[in-house]
Amino acid sequence: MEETYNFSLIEKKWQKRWEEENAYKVVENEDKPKYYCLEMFPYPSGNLHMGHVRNYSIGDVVARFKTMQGYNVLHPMGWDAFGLPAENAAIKHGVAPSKWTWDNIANMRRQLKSMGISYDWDREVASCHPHYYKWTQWLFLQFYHKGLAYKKKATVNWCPSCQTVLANEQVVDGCCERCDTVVEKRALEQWFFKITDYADRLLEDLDKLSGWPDKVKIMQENWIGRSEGARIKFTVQETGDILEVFTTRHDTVFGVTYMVLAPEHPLVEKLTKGTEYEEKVQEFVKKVQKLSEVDRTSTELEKEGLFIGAHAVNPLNGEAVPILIGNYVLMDYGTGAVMGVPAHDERDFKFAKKYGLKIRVVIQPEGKNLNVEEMDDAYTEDGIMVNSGEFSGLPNREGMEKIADWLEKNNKGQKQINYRLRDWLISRQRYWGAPIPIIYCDHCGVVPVPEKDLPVILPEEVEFKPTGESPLKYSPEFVNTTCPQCGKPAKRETDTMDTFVCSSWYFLRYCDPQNGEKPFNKDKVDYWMAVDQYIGGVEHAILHLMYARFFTKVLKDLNLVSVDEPFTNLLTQGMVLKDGSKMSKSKGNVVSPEEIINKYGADTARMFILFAAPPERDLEWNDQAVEGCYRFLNRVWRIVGAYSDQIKNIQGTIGKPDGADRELYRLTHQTIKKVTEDITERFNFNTAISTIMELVNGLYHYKDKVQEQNLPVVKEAIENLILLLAPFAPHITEELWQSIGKDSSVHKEKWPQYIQEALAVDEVTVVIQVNGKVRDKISVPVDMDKEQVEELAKSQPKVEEYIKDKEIKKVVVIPNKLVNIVVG
RNA sequence: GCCGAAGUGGCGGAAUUGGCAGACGCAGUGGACUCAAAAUCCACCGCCCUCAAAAGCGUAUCGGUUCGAGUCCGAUCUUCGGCACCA
Repeated sequence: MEETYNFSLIEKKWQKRWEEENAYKVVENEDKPKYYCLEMFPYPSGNLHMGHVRNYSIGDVVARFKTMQGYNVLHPMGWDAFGLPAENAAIKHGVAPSKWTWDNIANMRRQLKSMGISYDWDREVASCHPHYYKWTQWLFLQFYHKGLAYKKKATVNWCPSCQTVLANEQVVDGCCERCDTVVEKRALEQWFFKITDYADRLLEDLDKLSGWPDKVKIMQENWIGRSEGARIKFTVQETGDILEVFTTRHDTVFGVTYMVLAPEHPLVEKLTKGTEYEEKVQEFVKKVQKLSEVDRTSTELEKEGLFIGAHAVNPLNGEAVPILIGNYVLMDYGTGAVMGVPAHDERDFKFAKKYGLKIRVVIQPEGKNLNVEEMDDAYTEDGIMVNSGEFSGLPNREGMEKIADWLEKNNKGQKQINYRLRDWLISRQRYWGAPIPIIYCDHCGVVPVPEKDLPVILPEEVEFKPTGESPLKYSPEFVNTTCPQCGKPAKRETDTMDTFVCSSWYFLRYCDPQNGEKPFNKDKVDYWMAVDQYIGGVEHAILHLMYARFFTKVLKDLNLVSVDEPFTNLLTQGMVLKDGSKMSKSKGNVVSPEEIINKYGADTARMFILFAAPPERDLEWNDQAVEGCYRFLNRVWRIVGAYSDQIKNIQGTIGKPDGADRELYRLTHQTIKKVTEDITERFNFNTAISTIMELVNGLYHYKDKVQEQNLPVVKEAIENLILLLAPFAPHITEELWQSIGKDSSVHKEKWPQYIQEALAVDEVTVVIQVNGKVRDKISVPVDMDKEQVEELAKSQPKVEEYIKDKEIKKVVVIPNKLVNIVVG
C-alpha cells in the first residue's frame, strides 16, 4: 500500500475498472426487492455545476447504500436535451443545436464519470435523440386521440425575448422564468394538454404522497387552487342576455348590489355599442389593456370601475343592480364577471365605498346586529341570514346549500368547483424541441401523423435567423408534406413541444431505454415503477413534478403503466451557496466542480458536499472545510495503512474484549447503528459522516494509547469503517478494501449489521440536578435501583452543599440518565 | 396580504421521544516532532468574572406550561421560499 493517498491514481483506476466490468448494470430480478433511485436529469449546458454535484452525490449514496442492503437498484442517468440555449448558441456561434448539445453531453458525461457515480450507463437517454422523441410524439398522439391534446386560440403569455409562448407555470412575477423579460399577452392558436381534467385527481392524490415534503404538496395544492362555489345566472335587464358569475359565497346573493365585468368580457361591447356610455367604456378598456400583466395583476393597483349603463337582474330577489366594468376582474378566472356583495367581502366593501354603491347586510353575526352606517369593514364570517327572502333565519352554511338547490331547481345556476389551474400550453415557436406530430390539410383539416410515420424528424439543415424565429417555419422540406389521409399537399405543424413534455416520462423510458417497438415494455415498467426515491431541486416543486404526475395518471388510464403516482418518496435538496448567495456567473462566485475534483478528488468533493449540511438545507461552500474533508480521507488512509499488513492475515475471533478493546468494539457497533439510522430514517448524511469521523478518532486514540492491541477487534473496526464509508467515498474505500486483502469490490459487500450485545455498557453517567441545574455527575452501574441512585445522588458533597438546610420537596429519577432534586 | 420553512459559539452545523446545549468539522490557541518550515500527532477552544477555580449568564425577543424547555404552548421580531385582486 502506498504511503500517501494518491486520489488521482486511485479514482482513475477504479473508474476504469467499474466501466470495464460494467459494475453498475442492472436487469430485472424477481429474487431481490427492487429499488428505483432517481435524480432529476440535467439540461446539458456543457458543464456540471455544484448543484448537480450535490444532487448526484446524494443519489449515489442512496443507490450504493440500498445496493449493499441487498436491493436490486435501478440508478440511471440521461439528458433533458431540448431547449432554448442550444438555439441561442446556434444563432450566436453558428454551431448546429444538435452538435452543440451532443458535445455538451459528451463533456458532462465525462465529468459525471469522474465523480464515480454508480449509474447504469447502458440506460442513458437523451430527450433530443429521435429514438426518444419518437415516443414523446407517440405519447402526444395518444393524448390527442383521448381528447387530452387540443388546439385553441387563446390569450397566451408571450416572451418577446425568447420569441415563444410560455405556460402559466413558466411566468414568474409577470416575467419569463428563463430570461426575466416582461411577458406580453398575445392571442394565438396553440396546442394544450387538458391537465384541468385531472385537477381533482392531482389534488386528491397528494394525500397518497406521504413520502413527499409537505412544502411541495402545499405548493401544488395552492397551484391547483380548488374552490367550491356556484355558478349563478343573472339576466341583463335591458337586453335579456344571460350574465353568469362564479361565487364561493352564494349564501350572500341577496346582498348583491352591483355586478363587475372584466374589461374583456364579451357582453361589454354588446351592451354599450351605440349608447352614450360607449366612448367612455372604450377608453377605460383601452387604459386597462395598456397595462402590463404585472401592473394589471398587482395588488397595489388602485381598483377602478365604470358604470356601463346596463343592469343585471338578481334571479333570487328580482332586483336590478348596476353593471360596471372593473380593472381588477380577470377574464380567465371563473366567468370573467363577479357579483358585488360589499357587506360581506373586503374588496367589494372598499369598492362600494369608493363609488358610493349600495351596501346591504344579509349575514348577521350571532348575538349582534350589524348596521351598515357603522360598518368600517366587511363582515366575512359565518352567521345568520337576513334580508334573504325565504332563506332568512337560516345559518348561512345551511342557507348556502338551500340556495344551491333552489338555483338548480329553477335552472338559474348550479354548484360548481373552480380551479386556478389552467390547461398546459405545450406549443413552442422554437426549433430545438420535439416537433408536434400534426399535419394541416386543406381538405381534411387537422390530421395527426400516423404512428408508422413517427418520428417526425427535426431537419438538421436549417438556417437560424437573428430574429429568433423558429427556422422550421422557413424550411420547405420540413413544412411541405402530403396529407396522410387524402395524399394531397399539406403542411406540417411547425411548433415544437415544451421541454417539460419530454421530462414528464423519462423515468419510464429508463425502465426500457432501448425499446424500438414501444415507448417501454409494460412488464419492465411494472417491475421498476414507482420511483422509490426521487431527488432534485425544489425549484421543480410545481412545474416538472406536477406534469410528471399528470402524465403518469394519463398513462395509467391508457393502461400503459400500473402506478398512478410516479414518485413515492421525494427529497428536495437545497441550493449550493457561496458568500451567502446562489452561485452565478454574474456574481462571480462560481466554484467549478471540475477544479475541485482535480485538486482534491471526487471522494473529497462528495464528502464535503454531504458533510456541510443536511440535504434539504442550503449549503454554504467553504474552501477550507473542503480541505478538512480531504484531511479526513488522508487520516482514514493512514490509519488503515497502519494496520493493513497486520490485519490482512490474522485469524481469531473477538470473544469478550475488555478495557480499551471493549471500548473500540462498542464504538464500532455504535457507529454501524448510527450511520445506518442516519441514512435510512433521515438522509442525514452530515451526521452519518461525523459519526464515521468519530470512529476514526477512536481508532487513533486506541492506536496511540493501547500497548497490547487486540487485532481481531481492530480488524473489525477497520473493515466496518471502510464499509460504512463506501457509499460516500466509493474510490478510496475500494482501494482500502483491496489493501486489507479483499478480492472483490467493497460495493458488492453486504451492509454491516451491529451486534446489540456489543452496545451494552456496565456503567452510565448520571447527571444530578438541584432545581433543574446540573450540580454534579456520577458514574453508576447500568440499571441501578432508583432509590439507590437517589441516595447516592443526595450524598454527593457538591450536591449536599445545595440541599443542606433545605426541605426536599421532590426527587425525579430518570434511570440511567438523571436525578433532579427539588428543594424549597 | 395569505401559506410555508427557518433563527443555536467567530463559521458550517449537532442535540432523533421534553432530560448534561454546542457532537463532528472549519477557523483560532498551545504543545510534541523538525536545524527550520510544511505535513502529522496530542491538548484547549460559548459569554462574563478571574492568575485560577467556583458562581453567574446563554439556543432571535417577551411571556407561559413543567421537577426540568433549543425542543411544547401563546405573542412579537427578522430572514428565506411559494402564492397573490382567484370572486
